[in-house]
Amino acid sequence: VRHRPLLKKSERDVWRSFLRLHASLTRRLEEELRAETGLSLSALEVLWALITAPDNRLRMTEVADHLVFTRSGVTRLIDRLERDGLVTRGDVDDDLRGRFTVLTPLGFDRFEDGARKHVAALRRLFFAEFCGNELDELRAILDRLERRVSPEGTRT
Amino acid sequence: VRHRPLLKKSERDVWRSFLRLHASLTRRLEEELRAETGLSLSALEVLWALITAPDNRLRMTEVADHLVFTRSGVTRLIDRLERDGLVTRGDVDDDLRGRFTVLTPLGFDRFEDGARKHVAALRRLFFAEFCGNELDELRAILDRLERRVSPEGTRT
DNA sequence: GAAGATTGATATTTCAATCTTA
DNA sequence: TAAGATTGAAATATCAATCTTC
Repeated sequence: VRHRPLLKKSERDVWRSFLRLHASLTRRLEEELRAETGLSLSALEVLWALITAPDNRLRMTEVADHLVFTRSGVTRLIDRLERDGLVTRGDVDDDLRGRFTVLTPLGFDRFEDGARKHVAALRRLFFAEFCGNELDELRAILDRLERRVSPEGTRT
Repeated sequence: VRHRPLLKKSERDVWRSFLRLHASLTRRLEEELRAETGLSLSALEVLWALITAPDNRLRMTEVADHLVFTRSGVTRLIDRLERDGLVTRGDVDDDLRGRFTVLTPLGFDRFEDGARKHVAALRRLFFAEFCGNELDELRAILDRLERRVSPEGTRT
């Protein structure tokens, strides 16, 4: 049987390019980072969130807001980081329901190392290819699309 | 502790926008498609590959080439589609190692329905936001980046 | 009752064997 | 020995409870 196409070929191509690029890019970056430092991209994202946070500490909810993740995913991600000694958990003073996560010295070192390598790969695979004002063009498009998809505030 | 940034803020922003956009877009599309038809985006991709294939049939390897997936992921994805009656498997005539997958009538109907809804959502969330020659700008950027990340041929 | 966080069950991905045929 | 496909085990993601405190 056949099917009457619903998108123009050129539209389909752009959409598939977008999906493919994201897939191969994150796969490459994840592979390289894992091989060189043992960290996953998600782990690096958490560590980055902690590095930029006051006192290098965040509540679970805040960590979640920095990520692309679901709530429960965060709990388990932090579990792994804690098991590996990169972060520690503690109770929040004025809210007994809350827990926070702090970076350990080891976590800081691993982040510095991982971030350097990750950024190098990112420059090589992503930023190096832009010329002229393409980066700005892309920024404009991404911003507009993002507002469309997540109208309110799906945080950082 | 603090950390000396390795990327300019503007660069970080573009990269994070790209990741966030992909995450929210695929999440929204997947949710809507699942709610309305019970299909996953991956399932729809397989069905699309079969629709466009001669005789609506493909070998496992060929299915894999159409997807963003790993080999073993394909086996299990097809398992689920077969369980739901959307495809069937059979032996390849001239190569006893090979297996092929064919679309069933039910699979065709579910694809038509799913594709219509998926494309509507895609237009609304993605294509609707482009103006002027932005789609072409994006295409140019994506193509160049893709060639950089997957130099040889990581297929369609 | 709602918010913050965790847990158990389940679905999906990924990796390294495995098994059969080329 | 390599190609095609599957399988088992382990890692990770997702969903619906659950438990505690607000």
